[in-house]
Amino acid sequence: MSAAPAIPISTVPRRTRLSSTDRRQQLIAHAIDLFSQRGFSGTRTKDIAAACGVSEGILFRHFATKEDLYRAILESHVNEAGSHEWMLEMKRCSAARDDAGLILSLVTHIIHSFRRDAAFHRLMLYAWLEGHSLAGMMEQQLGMPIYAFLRKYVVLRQREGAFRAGDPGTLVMALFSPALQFALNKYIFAAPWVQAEDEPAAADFARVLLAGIEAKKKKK
Amino acid sequence: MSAAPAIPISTVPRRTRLSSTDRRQQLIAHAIDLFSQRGFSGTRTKDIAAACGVSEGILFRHFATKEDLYRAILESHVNEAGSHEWMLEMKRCSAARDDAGLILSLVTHIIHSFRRDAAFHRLMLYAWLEGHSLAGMMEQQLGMPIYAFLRKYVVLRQREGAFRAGDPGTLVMALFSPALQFALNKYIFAAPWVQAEDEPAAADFARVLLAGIEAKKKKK
DNA sequence: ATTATCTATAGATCTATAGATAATGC
DNA sequence: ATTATCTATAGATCTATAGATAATGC
Repeated sequence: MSAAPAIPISTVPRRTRLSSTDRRQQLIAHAIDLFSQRGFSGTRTKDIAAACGVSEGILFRHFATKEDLYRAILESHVNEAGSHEWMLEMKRCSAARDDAGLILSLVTHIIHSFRRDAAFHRLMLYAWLEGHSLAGMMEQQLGMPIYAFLRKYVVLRQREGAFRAGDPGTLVMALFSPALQFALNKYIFAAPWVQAEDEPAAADFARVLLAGIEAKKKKK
Repeated sequence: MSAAPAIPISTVPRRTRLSSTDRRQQLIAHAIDLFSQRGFSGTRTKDIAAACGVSEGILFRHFATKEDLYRAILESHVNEAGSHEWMLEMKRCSAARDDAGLILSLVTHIIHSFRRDAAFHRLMLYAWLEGHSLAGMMEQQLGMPIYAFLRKYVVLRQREGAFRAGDPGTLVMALFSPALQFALNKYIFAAPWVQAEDEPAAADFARVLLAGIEAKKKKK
């Protein structure tokens, strides 16, 4: 530890004593930041504590183990998905057979989700790679309902003759992957060659995908 | 080179005394396996040595540091990209204005690349996330030429009136992302909901993307 | 009185090195 | 004679805990 001055300098920030819940939230917030950057095994509890300006002891008072802290992060995001109204919007489009609206909604929300909370998505990517069980659970609870809904819609529209033939699951993947890839490259990997703004890119994707998935028509 | 290591990756610890180059290759092979599963900071030099059935001292005799071993892996893959003939194939399609062939080639080779060498792609994903400088270099040397080529072709075909309007970079992303997403989910994350076989999926993607990117025509 | 916090440290890794030993090639 | 290998260990973390201290609320 760096030399501690015998006489505390007045500008030295005093250790504010937060309430238990406030400190806990602060620890989680900084843990998300660090875990998302370096993964679970690449992040040190010391660094998380330091980011909050407290000793490691404090961290372990709130979370018995490092693993517990990690779990707390994932669990804190399982419920507040915020995908509810998005789902409603897509269901409205579905009922109205508004293919263009549905696809644009899908594409737009994927990109927006990454823009809004890049750190969490980055953390989830790590959790996936590292094989954390809660990553699968998260996928199950958030991703699967949307996937299932889209798949059902594709099957329906195929029966109605509006969408081209092909494996529904594969077509759904074609629908969401450009936006996902765009968001990953732009917000997670910060790829320098991704220059496009979100809205124009979303519009481009939606146009291509709509034209691509529509059954061929002779009219017009 | 990625395929069929000359030295068997068997977990049986054999005390055979290998030549320096053989042992080095074996260490790299097992390091790929372990780094790809757990990332750089999640992998222990002890485990890599154990996988080869030797002591840690041996590992550090071949590679001065753990970081050096990691670099050796990435460097060993930079040159033997194997993307050369793929590039030639796409250029042939390009010259013949064979849009369907070009897109199918793109989609097929992406999926094939992941199927053939999932471990390395997994390792690269980790390297990207962990911010390893060589990941960017690899991207520069392998990904960028293909991206640049496709972008140029899209611009050309837009001028010729064959492809729809839109940001070329965005359209290129639309072209390669479904296959990439498919391969990632199937071969890296082993997502249970990805059921489709490679060839049918590639064909579905190619059809959708071709129809999606073609300029609208009134004829036919 | 309660409890958030710090300091100090135990115990367990983990990377890396030094020196001894044994297998190989000439 | 050369060199691949092992054993043993240094030195540096890293997670987690124990006990002392200080700020808060009643």
